[in-house]
Amino acid sequence: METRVRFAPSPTGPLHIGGVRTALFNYLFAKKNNGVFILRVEDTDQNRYVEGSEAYIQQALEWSGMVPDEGPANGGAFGPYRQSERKDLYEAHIQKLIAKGKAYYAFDSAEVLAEARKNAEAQGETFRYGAHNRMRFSNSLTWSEEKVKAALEGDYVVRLKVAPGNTITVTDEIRGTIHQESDLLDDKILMKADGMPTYHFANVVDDHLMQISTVIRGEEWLPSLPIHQLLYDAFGWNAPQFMHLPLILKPSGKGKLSKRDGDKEGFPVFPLNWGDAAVGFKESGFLPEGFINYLALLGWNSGTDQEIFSLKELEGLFSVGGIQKGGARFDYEKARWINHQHLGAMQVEELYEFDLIKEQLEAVATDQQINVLRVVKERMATLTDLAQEITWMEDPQGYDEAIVQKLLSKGATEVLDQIHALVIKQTDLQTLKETLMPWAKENEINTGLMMQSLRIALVGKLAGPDVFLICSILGKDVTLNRIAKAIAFFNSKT
RNA sequence: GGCCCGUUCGUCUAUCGGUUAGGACGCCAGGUUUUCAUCCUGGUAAGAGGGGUUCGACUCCCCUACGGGCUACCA
Repeated sequence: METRVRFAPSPTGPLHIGGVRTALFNYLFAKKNNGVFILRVEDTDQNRYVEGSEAYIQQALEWSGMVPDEGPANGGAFGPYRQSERKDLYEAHIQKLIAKGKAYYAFDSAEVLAEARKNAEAQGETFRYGAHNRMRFSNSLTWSEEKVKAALEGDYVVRLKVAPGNTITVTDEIRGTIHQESDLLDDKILMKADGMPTYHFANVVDDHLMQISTVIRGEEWLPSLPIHQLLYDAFGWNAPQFMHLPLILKPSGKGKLSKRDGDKEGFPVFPLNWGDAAVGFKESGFLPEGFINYLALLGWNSGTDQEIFSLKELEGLFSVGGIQKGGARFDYEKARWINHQHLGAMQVEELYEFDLIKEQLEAVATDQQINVLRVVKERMATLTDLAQEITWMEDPQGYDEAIVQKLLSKGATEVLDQIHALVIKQTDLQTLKETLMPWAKENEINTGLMMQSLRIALVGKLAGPDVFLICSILGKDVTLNRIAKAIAFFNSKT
């Protein structure tokens, strides 16, 4: 059988990285098995629908390198791929279930149900609408045919008729066999009063009609798997394979990763920016492959010591056996390290093509931009680190006082005076090192003193790339100017 | 509360009954770079607890604890 998997998000806002990870595992499983990766938009809740989220999802997948084979954007033989456009299909299928006696109409008002729920809770019990009490409610099981017919003109829902006294057995490819007593299950609502299906119903119908072979989704769906199994059984369909992925947890503390964690700790939780409301990995300077590589390692491992993978490599290596059962804590430091590895494997010329890089290089003369980038490339973990690594392009805003005092006591001013004179005579700053090092040796000037004085003069602090590299990029005029300024400052301190 | 799932270094993980319990991030130390970062080398650190099964359990079973999820006319 052909492998067909789907990623089925709801357009309720930007896609959380947990969703991206689910998409990734679906994508990798499809590629590994020469299968088809489908995007299906589950927009059955009109109240939670957020304009623009579908486009966001599509863009996030494309940026990550996971272009759906079928979906709302590019179509396919099993469309439509938006559930809101499949209402006729759900209507036809719910009629089949009703005709088979596997589902029934219910007319209970929200108030009645809320009341029943409250009473149950007061007795320390969970309210269930099921075999033990369904005959006490307003539905097509308790009402006469005429009454039902009349009521169908108004609001109604359709519920699944769960048979009591059974043990339902389901299989998760990652966790094995799971049993569930049907007595503990709800007569789940399948069709809502607004004519839209609920997740459970739409999901099963669509997965069947779209010939999905393997359902890969988050662990939060595991408790409803028995309901889904019952639906497949009710239709007389074979259920697909199921895999439930472990959740991504907060870096520390309790619970699953949320947007708040990112805001608080200063890291992205979404692939792309969502207006001003959410910060994306892309805009935070991550390479798509670095981002994807980290996500792949959250809940999966290759079984080898290798940790740095390209998307293509992952496609070939992915295995269900490598999927973890327990939740994985999000670790931004490791994500940065992985991105750093991918950055390191890139050519400067490639890196230079990124808009994020170009933006940060705007203040630098065009013919120097790539040289500057080359000098600081290995110091960056993310693309946005560039700005803080090239502050030495600007004149120093001040000098590290403690270092200046120390250098002063060793005669830094005199040394800088002489360096200044040497730089004036220097025609090519590329070879400044070949001038200064021998000079220092001949005149018995401590190399450390020379280097540190020069660095402080140029940058203001003891950090940054090689001093001579800085000089050659800065050029003769700027170098001389900064040295002169530093000498003036040093003199003012004595 | 009920139901379901889970539990190896601080974190991500390897181990599929017999290992000095391995790797990576982080952290610490040393080296390279007369700076910082990178890079290289080394170090630090783990089987939740209690019962079984077995010649032998991190590995299989049970209980407890802890963690997570679900418990909507949301997905």
